[in-house]
Amino acid sequence: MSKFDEIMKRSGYSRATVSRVINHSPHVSDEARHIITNIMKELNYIPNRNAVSLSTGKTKQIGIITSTIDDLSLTFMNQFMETAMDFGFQTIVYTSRGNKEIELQGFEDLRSKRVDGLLIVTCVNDPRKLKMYMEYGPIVSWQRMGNDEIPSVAMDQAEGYRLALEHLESRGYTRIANVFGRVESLNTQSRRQAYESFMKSRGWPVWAEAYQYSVFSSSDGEEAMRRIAEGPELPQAVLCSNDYAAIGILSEARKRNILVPEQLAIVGFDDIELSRILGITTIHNPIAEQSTQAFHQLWAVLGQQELQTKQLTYQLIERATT
Amino acid sequence: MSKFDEIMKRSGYSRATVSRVINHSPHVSDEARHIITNIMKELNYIPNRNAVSLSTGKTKQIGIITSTIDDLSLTFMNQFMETAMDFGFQTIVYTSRGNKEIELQGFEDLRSKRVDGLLIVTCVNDPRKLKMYMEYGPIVSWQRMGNDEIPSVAMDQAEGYRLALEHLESRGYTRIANVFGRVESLNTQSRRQAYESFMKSRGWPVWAEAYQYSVFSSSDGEEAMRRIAEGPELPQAVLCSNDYAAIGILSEARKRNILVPEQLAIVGFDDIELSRILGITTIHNPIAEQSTQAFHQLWAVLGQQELQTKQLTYQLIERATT
DNA sequence: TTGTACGCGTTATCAC
DNA sequence: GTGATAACGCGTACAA
Repeated sequence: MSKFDEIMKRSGYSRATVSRVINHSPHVSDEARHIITNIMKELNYIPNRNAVSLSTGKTKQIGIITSTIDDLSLTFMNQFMETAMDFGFQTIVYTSRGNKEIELQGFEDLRSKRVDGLLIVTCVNDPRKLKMYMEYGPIVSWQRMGNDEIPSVAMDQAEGYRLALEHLESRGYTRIANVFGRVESLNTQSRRQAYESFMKSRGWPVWAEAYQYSVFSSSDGEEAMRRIAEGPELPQAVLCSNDYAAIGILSEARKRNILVPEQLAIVGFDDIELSRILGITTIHNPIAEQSTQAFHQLWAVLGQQELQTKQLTYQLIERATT
Repeated sequence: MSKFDEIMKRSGYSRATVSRVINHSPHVSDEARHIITNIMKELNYIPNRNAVSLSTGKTKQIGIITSTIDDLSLTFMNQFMETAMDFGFQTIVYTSRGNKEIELQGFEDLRSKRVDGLLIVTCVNDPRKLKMYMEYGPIVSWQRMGNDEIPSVAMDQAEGYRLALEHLESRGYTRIANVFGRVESLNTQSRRQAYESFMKSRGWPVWAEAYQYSVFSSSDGEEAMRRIAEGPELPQAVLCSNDYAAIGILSEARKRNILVPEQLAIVGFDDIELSRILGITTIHNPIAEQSTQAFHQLWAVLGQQELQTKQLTYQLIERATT
């Protein structure tokens, strides 16, 4: 006999009344509540979540899809998990490592009702394929998914990139190299476009030969710096895909005795903790705020309650590398 | 009507046979299997996890308790999650941020059968209080819990510390400062003891006045370096609580134009990716391997199957800071 | 305010 | 190999 039944038996009350006390329904007499509550404590009772979930159809769990957990996505995820917890939700992280099958399991878990909703941080499956899962529960993405099939909380990075460009302009740098992330990502497209239209507007040459792609980590940054140093001409400044890349570039530049920022200015992106420590000029990306908005969007469906959203902006953080 | 019932109806087979096909039981005729499988595909059927969990009493979910997610614990957790996934387990992370109530919720979720087992990365509640939860499912810890009430996969860090000390000895450094983590942690105790007995064995002075505690992050490291620099006498070498602290110390030392390692040698601990990039001498800590062993210990109970464990060792990684 | 009766979707134990 | 039937632990219309 389950503890629930034991409570019924000992208290003499029905299943419904016991359930009401458990769920803090107001429609219970003080006496009943008192008696049942006491027995619950005696028995050290705690509801079985699976039974509750089966009955209600809700698990109060949200899945987080990500291909890999780097510090950046971690910032986003941490904030999300905290917000979710404030609303009574636990989170399950699906780290696909770029494996489509594994990633898909997260989506299947939405179908199988293991989770009530999904947050996509980064994903590798085709959005068109993923779209069909939206009928099983709310899905929101950080990464922009294209075509707005799946809603995204990402900001257009062109805006942030322009801040960096204007800053470099004010410093008098015109020969600017770009180090990007994924070639085909929407963010890269935005940034590249921002760079090119900015340069054209100033009448400066667009340095497309110097574009580098797939630079994510500090190691990637080191390698990128090697290519830059071995190129025909050193740029005056480098715009980096993110702060990690900037760290690698800075580190490798120092090894080669290239003075920063005298010979080479460096601008990161995102404004992680380490870039403060290492004194890297960067663009502050309001990641935590985007994360909160991501949960709010899910909550709009799960809690059937709209929450206000505020407009977010990038910000230039001036430090020692420019 | 549920899809399960729909399958029963359309196929003409009973609930039991349908269940057998779903679970790949061998005791089904090829014909039945064929028919039922086809209908399942037609209906795009997927089992409801809550129903399965309620019936079996297992969720195939494991909780991970941690007070905060830094890069180090992330390494451990990532490896654990991957191993768990290989065994068909999902993980739920409980980030307590040092809040005992929140942390306790993870343990309560073991009671309520939301998770089948628990991994403790770091925890703030009293182990004596936590011990009682072991009756609800297997628990294993990374952090040493004292008294071995809850099993731990941690290694004695004294061994690693000695490697660092011997290395410093070979370099001729005898005036050695120590920067520790939590004052009362078993790791700190081990390290302090390793240092003191090593110094005594060599007949060198134990520099206890220079002990610093609660140094975890790079920021903490920066501050620690400030205190060191402003102290009466600069040490020849610093042993750090971890690589992050080492980064902060290195960074701050450079700002103060203290030559590393000529004026000050630095040894980190753990061997994270960044310490390779930044050229920090450190002690390699086989974290991923410990993580795998942690899951294996849980699996010994959950899968009722013992897995072999191998002895793990620390290793000195010599780089530019010594 | 309380109780009855049923539903949630699946597994498990028996028989046959 | 197959099929009733119970069990898992709880929520919830609906009626009283």
